[in-house]
Amino acid sequence: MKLLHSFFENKKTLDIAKELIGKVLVYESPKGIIKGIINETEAYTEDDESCHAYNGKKTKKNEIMFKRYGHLYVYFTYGMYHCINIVTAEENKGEAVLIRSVIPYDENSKELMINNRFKESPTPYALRSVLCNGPAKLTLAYGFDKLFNGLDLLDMKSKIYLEDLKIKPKKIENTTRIGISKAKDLPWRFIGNF
DNA sequence: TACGCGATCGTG
DNA sequence: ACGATCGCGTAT
Repeated sequence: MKLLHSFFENKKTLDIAKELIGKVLVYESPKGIIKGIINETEAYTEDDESCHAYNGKKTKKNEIMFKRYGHLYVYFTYGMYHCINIVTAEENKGEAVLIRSVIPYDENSKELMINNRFKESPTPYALRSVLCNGPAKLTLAYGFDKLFNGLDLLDMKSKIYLEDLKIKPKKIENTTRIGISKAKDLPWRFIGNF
């Protein structure tokens, strides 16, 4: 079943980050349905120095973070890549969960992800590399870009949504977050073993 | 208007 | 371990 408002309501961002492990991110793309099991997330909260919305600072880049939970926040980074977050707090709070990795749910999803990532002839390295085990890789695999920024996954007619298919990780580890320079010590990264 | 940097990735 | 690559935010 689809995740609805009740999944987010009255929950802490940290708990949402943990509970998203094992949930399925679904995109009904023009070429077919892409599903991936979320297996790595990171939490970013309003009082966290490494959060784009730290100190409640709202800019054109991060304004979507201040929307109500369930919105998709897509940001551009390193001059080349996009990454996706799911907004987790009430309006004007500025918290989100970065989706860092998914596992293709089925062969059809895998096929579509390969097409999205390797339009040109793939190099040997690309073929060896895993399809969607990184925040920018999975965003490419789904075909998301800045045009998807601000979509509401809780809108009934949204083509992107979260689903609970009762997939439970064997274990969830938590570690410090990756690629940040501030608040490095917070163990706010969650990794599911399936 | 100028400049430094980044919630990354692929190659060597 | 390093270079690619460019929009954004902060400083001038």
